[in-house]
Amino acid sequence: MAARGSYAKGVARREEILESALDVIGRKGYQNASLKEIAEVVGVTPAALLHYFGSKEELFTAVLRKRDEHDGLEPSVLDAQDAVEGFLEVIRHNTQVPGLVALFSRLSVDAADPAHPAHDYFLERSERLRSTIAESFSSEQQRTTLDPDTLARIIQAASDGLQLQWMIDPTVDMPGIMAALIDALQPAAAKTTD
Amino acid sequence: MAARGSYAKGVARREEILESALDVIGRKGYQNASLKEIAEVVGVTPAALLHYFGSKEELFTAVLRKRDEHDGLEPSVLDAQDAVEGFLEVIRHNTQVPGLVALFSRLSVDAADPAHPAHDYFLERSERLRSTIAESFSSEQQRTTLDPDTLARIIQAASDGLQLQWMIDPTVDMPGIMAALIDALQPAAAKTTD
DNA sequence: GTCTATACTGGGATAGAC
DNA sequence: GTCTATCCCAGTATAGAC
Repeated sequence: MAARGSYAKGVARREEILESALDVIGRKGYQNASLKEIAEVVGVTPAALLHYFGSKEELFTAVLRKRDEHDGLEPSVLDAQDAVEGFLEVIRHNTQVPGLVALFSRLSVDAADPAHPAHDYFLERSERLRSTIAESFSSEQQRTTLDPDTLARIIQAASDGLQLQWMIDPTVDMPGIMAALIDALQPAAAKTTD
Repeated sequence: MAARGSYAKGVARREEILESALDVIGRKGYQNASLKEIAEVVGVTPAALLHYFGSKEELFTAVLRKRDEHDGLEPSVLDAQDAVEGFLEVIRHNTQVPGLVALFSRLSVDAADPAHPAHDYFLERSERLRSTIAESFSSEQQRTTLDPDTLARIIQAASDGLQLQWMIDPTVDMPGIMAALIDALQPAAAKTTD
């Protein structure tokens, strides 16, 4: 049903646009990443971008989706022997890509509007993330007084909130503070390998 | 040095603009709150707004500053018998003013740019807030394994992050989850009135 | 000091030519 | 299917009227 001759070029262009968008965001920050500038990197006009993605917001939503694919949270968290360590690894990695963190935070706010193209994306992603957290963490530490969903919401909230603090003051130690929180949430025993 | 006759009108206008900005943000959301629309509510031209505030971003920063004055965090937290209860009360109150929460969150992100007029505002406000938290909470619960500053950063992060979750899904119980977090962070004893 | 009129820039989006 | 030409609206800077 797909992949008829002329589709190939379009698919390639699409990828190229997403890469370029990421590039520009990384260099100039999200706020100054205009369609014009991204289009220049690709070598086309702004309208060409809107031909593939309906709007600027949809384009940036696609960037986030792509990020979730190739360096996504879920795999890292799940594949790691230690779920907590995998989660911290993701946070450490985010330190290296400030542009993406800014994009993510910005869209988190804008997507509050149900009409925003990223609204559903955030709803679904958050729920997936939280159920992953709830499963992973509860198996490690049964002793917490918090029910799994509340625990998951807290971890997610702290993680998102720390990103805000870190963006304004990059000296903030995101991984360290998250580790301290998780540690503090484990009342008694640490690791019983039983 | 101030308050010569003709100042009165200007001061009043300034207040009027801030009120109108809040009004428009509340009704149309932050993203769609244009200078034009705010100006129309006041009954002037957009240029008039820029006469009082240098730019749109400065105007919105002023809105936040005004909020901090008359329904600010610090007094509530400090005056309350129970510091934790005062803090939760503020969060409960925020549930009633979604426009302000959206504005705050949006500027939190935009202010990451050191050139943004709200950059210093957030740096200072955050530090003040955290030292308040650090003092209040440590006096109540000495037993936590967390040092006061880390504890304060966590509380602040969780609070900000919960707002993001709540904006996308208003059924999220911000006060309840924050209470659960604070409770979980108190390992053993609850309140020793000693 | 307060403000309108006006014009300029740059953004995202649309219609329609290739 | 691709992109140029165009449009509209945002925020802003300036000049000068009250």
